[in-house]
Amino acid sequence: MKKSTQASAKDKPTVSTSRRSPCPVACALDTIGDRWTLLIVRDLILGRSRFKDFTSSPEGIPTNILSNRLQRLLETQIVTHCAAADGSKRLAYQLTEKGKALGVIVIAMRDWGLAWEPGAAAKMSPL
Amino acid sequence: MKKSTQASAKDKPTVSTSRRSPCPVACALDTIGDRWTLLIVRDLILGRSRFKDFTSSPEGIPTNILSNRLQRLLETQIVTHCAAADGSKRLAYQLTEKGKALGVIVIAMRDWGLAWEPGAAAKMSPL
DNA sequence: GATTATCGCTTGTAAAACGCAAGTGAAAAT
DNA sequence: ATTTTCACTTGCGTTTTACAAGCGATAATC
Repeated sequence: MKKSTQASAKDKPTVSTSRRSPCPVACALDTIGDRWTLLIVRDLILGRSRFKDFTSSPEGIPTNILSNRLQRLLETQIVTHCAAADGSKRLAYQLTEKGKALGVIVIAMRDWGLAWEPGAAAKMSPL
Repeated sequence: MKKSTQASAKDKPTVSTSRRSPCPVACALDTIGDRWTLLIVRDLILGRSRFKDFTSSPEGIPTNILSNRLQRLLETQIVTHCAAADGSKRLAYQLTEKGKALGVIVIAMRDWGLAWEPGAAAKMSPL
């Protein structure tokens, strides 16, 4: 008993529901404003879909952080689970409509990075 | 002596010069990827220019964080000091070209927030 | 011109988040 | 059947954050 698919009381939310203000920019930053989340979205846009795909990106995200961010992205409905492309039982992730809508932000960041950050390489972003 | 305008050895950099990868998205996130920086940029776009202006924004940024982020923004040449509009001796801040170029990212976040974040209010963003 | 208030920070401290390494159980490959 | 890969979780030390208080310099007020 107590082993249902429902969220139990022990499941502490990984995303705080409180917003700092009603400003849409602040709301967006409350959800995606950290150093890792948009890199996962970038990978998803590039067609990567599995845990190990994200860990093998050049930035080297720690697995506990990745796990936490994927859960947040699920909670905020930016990604959903889906079947793996190779038909295996392992899970994969894909962007929802809400998640795909983040594409313009990622593109804007890519463009700004390319234009203003000296270390940025164009070949890294076939977006 | 030792009291020059140069950076002394004691001035520890508030911005790490190391990039996680050459990806322009990652480079952008290394510079502006946190929960506060783009809110300051938003305020600057809205015409606010002084320390107290930023502290009086509805999100209530802590003053030590604000101080740290302003210094980073100066170091990364996203903002510069300028004379206060009222002619007083107090300093003010303004966006550089590099900083103004962040406008499209802020706009993209506003649009996404408005479209997908329930709590976001349109009136908060006369951008 | 003396006092008071405001401004632009800095410092102290506790709590939270982060980053690294190691471990674990289920699935897949051999 | 054994080994390897995968997708995490756990522990733990370090860093960052948030909240409060303090402080010198400027500006306003009496």
